[in-house]
Amino acid sequence: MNPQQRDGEGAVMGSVGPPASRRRAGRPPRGLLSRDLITDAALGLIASQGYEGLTMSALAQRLRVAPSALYNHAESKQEVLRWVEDQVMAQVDFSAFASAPWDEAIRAWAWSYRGVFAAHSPLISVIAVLPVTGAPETLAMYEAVTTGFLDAGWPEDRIIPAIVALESFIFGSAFDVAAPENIFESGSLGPDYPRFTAAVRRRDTSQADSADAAFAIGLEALITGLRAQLTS
Amino acid sequence: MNPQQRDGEGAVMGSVGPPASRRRAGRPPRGLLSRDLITDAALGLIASQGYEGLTMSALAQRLRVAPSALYNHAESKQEVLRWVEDQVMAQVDFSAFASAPWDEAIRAWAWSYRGVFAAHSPLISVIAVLPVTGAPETLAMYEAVTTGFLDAGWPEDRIIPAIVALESFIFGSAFDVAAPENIFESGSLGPDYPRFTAAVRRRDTSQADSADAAFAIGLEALITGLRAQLTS
DNA sequence: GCCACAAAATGAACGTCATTCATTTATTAG
DNA sequence: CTAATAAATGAATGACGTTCATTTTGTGGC
Repeated sequence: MNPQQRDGEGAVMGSVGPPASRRRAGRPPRGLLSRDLITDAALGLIASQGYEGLTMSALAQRLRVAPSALYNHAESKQEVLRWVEDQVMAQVDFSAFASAPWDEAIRAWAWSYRGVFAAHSPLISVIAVLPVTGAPETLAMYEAVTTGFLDAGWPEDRIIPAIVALESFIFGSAFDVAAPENIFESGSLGPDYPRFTAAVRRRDTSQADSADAAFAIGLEALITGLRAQLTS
Repeated sequence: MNPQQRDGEGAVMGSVGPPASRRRAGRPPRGLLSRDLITDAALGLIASQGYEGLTMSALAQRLRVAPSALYNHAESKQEVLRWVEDQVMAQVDFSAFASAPWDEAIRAWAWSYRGVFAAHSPLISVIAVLPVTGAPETLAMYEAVTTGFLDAGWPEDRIIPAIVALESFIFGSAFDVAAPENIFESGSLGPDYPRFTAAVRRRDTSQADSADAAFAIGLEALITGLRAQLTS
């Protein structure tokens, strides 16, 4: 799978191009690794191979380095994942809160948020439980969202629970994106559950993707339901 | 940790109590394993050690069997997990749909559902994407929920998206239960995000658990929002 | 009742993965 | 200049899921 980097022993001196000689042990003249380089390589690996492909060995190989070298910069794979998380969070677009009205901003933010984490669902279970301390991109997002709520006249004590509720729905929906379209096909057991089976068959097919349909419905319900709670 | 089962070689015949002799190779007179026994042992292991403790070795040890013996009954650890999943699903209480009005039934079901999966959050990412085919407990739940929607006058084509939206919210909220209370503490970065920090400090503390508060708010919003969509 | 075959156990591997450690080399601080 | 530190290699480790050869026992067909 990686036929490059054949052992250079016995090669004639002065060969053209990258000699691909094995680096000998010891500190190299210029550092080969850094937090940013590792994070970028991890994101590249995830993009091309998915999260199963993100191993310390693969990461090292992509950086042309021995796996153990990574541990001079990261304490563990967990730490690399935390770096990735903040970068992923930075991809969420919350710009609408600066200009659009509350409901439109929520809509734009939520769709973007769900889209980003649908492509990074293995992060959800970690990020949902991870303190925001030291995650500036994440904090920037929360600050913008909070500002949007305040501008819309929300009382301070109700904002965080509302954001948490929205996020919970977004995270749960992000999983759904990866689910197969036939996830509700009951198969041979169908006749035992006739009403459910019928409902699945008659499911609204006006949207191309059924996960999108459910997200749209739930998000609109949350928006109107949350707004209704304001005036009470 | 397990000082029992000392090698019985050379022990005097007729020793009292469980001799704890090592089982020799070969098919035993009566089968030691079955799908149900394995599933129960897995659930017990999860209850006492959590999901990190659920390894094939630990499972085998609990069943007093060699790890490889498990593979005569399960194709993989994944399959064991699927058995566990259906059992966990069976713990969700959906009885309210048989009697209570729609909104009350949704409330009771959703709180139960969230509680069950808060204790089994590692299953969420799997179950959210798993086809229901061959999971009778899961199908029974969906049938009851669908019936509740039908009885409340919902049109068939809107039921599945509504259920998916509710489930997404429930799954996302289940993660939240395990989150530390101080997850939003911004630490030294706080002054850079003043509005968010203030909102976190003023967050409603009338509920004992802040995850419960967010779940209550989101669930009520979804219920009223979904009902509002019905009359349109 | 015998016999071939399937089923179910053991125990010894294997491959992958994260991680640790001794060693080597280069940079940097005093 | 020299001691300390940083950053690389490569070998080793231990956990884990899984496979396989082997052994023993139950079972169905004659």
